[in-house]
Amino acid sequence: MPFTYEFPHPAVATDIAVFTLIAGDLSLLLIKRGGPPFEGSWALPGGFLAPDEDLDSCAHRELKEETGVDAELLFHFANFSAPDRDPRQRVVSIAYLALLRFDLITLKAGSDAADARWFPLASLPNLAFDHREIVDVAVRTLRERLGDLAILFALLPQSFTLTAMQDAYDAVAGAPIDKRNFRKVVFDAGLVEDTGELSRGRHRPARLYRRKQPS
Amino acid sequence: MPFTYEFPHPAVATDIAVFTLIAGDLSLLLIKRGGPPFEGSWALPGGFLAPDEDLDSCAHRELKEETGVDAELLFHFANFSAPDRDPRQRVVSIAYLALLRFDLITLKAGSDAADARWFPLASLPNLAFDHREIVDVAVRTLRERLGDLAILFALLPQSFTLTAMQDAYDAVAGAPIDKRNFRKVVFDAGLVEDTGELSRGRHRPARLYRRKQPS
DNA sequence: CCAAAAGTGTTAGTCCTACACCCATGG
DNA sequence: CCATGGGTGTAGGACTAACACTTTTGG
Repeated sequence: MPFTYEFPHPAVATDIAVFTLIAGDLSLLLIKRGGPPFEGSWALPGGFLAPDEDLDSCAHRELKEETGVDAELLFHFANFSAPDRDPRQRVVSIAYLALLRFDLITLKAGSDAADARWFPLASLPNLAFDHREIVDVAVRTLRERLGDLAILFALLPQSFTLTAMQDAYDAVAGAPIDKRNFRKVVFDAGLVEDTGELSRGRHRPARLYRRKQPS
Repeated sequence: MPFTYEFPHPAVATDIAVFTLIAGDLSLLLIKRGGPPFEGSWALPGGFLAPDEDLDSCAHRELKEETGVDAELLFHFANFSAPDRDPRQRVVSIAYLALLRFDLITLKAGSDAADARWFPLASLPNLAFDHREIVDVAVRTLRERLGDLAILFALLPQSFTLTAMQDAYDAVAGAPIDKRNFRKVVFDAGLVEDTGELSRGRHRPARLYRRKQPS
């Protein structure tokens, strides 16, 4: 069923940089393209805007189709619109950034995706289209927003140790922060509350905290 | 000449919130719509993305068509994409924010614009489409970015007094800042250099400064 | 000489950053 | 008992915000 317009319209798609934390490494979700162009290359998940949804809904829908979860944190951060960025047709890409817990997810290769995998940020493969540039901007944006420590909760389970929270911070920031300073900021900002539980591990047990809802 | 696609494509347009400073008031450029829908209403300038340009170029081009100048400061700040935001057809709006000196400009009513005017931010008329929301977000974004005082240069002539610069700050912030603190920040940041000239006015002459290019 | 705008420093409080040692547990 | 990670406080420097008077000019 064709759709006809008086002047040329670009296709509009959302592309999503989905980050998670795996074994201490900030990692990115990529799908392997199952068809041309760039067949066999890795690319960001995403897809075209449907007629009855806005861009935020499109990003949520595409992410859910790919991962089965509603992202806790998903926001727009940039547009990519070079006329020749897609060799098939004009596509304007609305880029989103998501953070989520990878352990909640069962990756589903979508219709046009041959495979889906997490890659540590430090060892990404070559990417299709201009997706490498999108990722670079996404990482920069993510680090800028790290001033708000609350974004870390998207990477953490319901209850967590402060060391786990700091490990998340270090992984996102790409550099370690001082332990006492980190704890002071978290407590002074009233971000967490003590669950009363303790973790059990090989060493001294740690207090478990949960996110404190801002009242 | 019709353009046909296999699935529906939205139209993509840039809308631009152009701010300037007039008699100490932060003011916004609006055009009066010359055709339906919202005929006779005021709206943001902007227009559709052309096939051979990216979104930044589109915003620059539309702004130049409307004002005759290249904006010193023009950047994307949000997208607006509710499916029914334009009653005629699906239009995704890529919103840009510009600052410029109104005295450099001769407003040109474009093809579909019946009129073009500056409105003080405090007394805007009702706006077409969702443009009121776009303006609200634009103002919020502008104030957030005011941490970088360099954006004020877009509102100032080549050489200016520090009082003029502070008046620009106060107008954008919507609240006055302490004079001594403002001057200290400007000097400590090395933003300006003394021209050696003095202003002449009704009262004590003031030193004239110019923007110091970051080296 | 008067009205109006230009110009100028200090202080208290807060925030940021660097820094080192003892504790509790499992093995 | 030892290896490992958990947990705690302080001090110096930087930055922020509040605050008032003198100077210069035109009229």
